[in-house]
Amino acid sequence: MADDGSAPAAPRKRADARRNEKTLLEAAAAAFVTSGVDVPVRDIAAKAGVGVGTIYRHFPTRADLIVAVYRHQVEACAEAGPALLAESSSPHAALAQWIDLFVDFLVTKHGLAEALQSDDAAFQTLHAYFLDRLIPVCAQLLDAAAEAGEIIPDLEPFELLRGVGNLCIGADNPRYDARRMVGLFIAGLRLH
Amino acid sequence: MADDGSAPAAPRKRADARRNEKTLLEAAAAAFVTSGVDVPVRDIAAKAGVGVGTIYRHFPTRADLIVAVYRHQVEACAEAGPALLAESSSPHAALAQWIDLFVDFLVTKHGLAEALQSDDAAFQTLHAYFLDRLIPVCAQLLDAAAEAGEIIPDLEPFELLRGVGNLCIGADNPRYDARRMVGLFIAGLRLH
DNA sequence: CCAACATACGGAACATTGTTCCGTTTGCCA
DNA sequence: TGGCAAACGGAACAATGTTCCGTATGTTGG
Repeated sequence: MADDGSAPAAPRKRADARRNEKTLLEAAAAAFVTSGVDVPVRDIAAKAGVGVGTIYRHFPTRADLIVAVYRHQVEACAEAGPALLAESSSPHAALAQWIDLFVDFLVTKHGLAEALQSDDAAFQTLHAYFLDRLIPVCAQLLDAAAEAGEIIPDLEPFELLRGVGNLCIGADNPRYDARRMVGLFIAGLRLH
Repeated sequence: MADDGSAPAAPRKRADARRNEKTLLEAAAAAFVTSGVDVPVRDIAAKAGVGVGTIYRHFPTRADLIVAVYRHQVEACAEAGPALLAESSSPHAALAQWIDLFVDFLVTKHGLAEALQSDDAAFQTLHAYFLDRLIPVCAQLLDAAAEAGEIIPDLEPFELLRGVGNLCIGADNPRYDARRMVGLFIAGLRLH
């Protein structure tokens, strides 16, 4: 398909650059698991055996690195939306199940929920990616449930995602059951 | 051990120390308003016209300073609990109104909601104070509503406060209505 | 009122972490 | 293989929290 249409025709990176990018991704993924997404840049660099400059060259902001590491899982979550809507008994059930997927994803990534709503400029990309990818899906589920008269109308997908994301913060505290809180929140959407 | 009783018998601080503590409190309160509770220590010191050492001497951690600044308001919120319970038409209404007070307090303090659930050791004191002061009040309201059969049983006050606090994060974003989200959350507590 | 001492102060110095920049190395292609 | 652009490494710089100690000052006994 040519590839040199509107795309800037990526001139194929050098072999060492490609290798380092992969190494970095793996090192970052491992570091995120053990130390959360706030792990110091130097630690990731050390684990990957590269200099910090190399990280910044490949991933200008922390958000770029986080997005790269979790892209697959976010895509999977996004794609599950329409499927759930088709399978489930009711739009509200589909919405609840989809939110469950989202929550399961968030609570297993130490520090991600916090980063998701940080207003730090470095997380701009993270915001943009999650929102671009998930808002349309969320909107579809929300619209379906609203049209079926199962939930309140006029709830913005952005607000729902943000609220759910917020509720997932601190999910590693054994005294705080984020999944349950989100469940209550979703229950509050119902019309009585 | 003498030490005269259980009270440590404060030996009355020096005049300049008392003066600085007051100045610091005022400077911090002003700085919190304009730059949030994460304002750099140096900025507070500069605004108060003292050295950073003086801040650390009076308020060893940022949490101590935050608690000192907001103590009155937290007390007022705590004391409003029983009053609301006595006045309101139903325990659930009282709970909702009390939560509204709490939310109003939180959303007007830039960065406080975030700080409230940070697991940073420096915020230990903040956690402890809010929890010690508000959990009993919340528990009373929760118990009353549960006994009246208005809400689900077995909800820990800690979880409710944490959930509400979480929902208040990012309340300065015009696209996110924290009050409304909390309202939905509280609605989700009801038995149907 | 003065001297002496404990208290409190100021801010330099150090630690941590993010970010930039440039001299050096290395892959790639002619 | 020679040369050049790409990529690298890590020193250097910036922002902030935190500690420490020489200095200044309030307080008190005489």
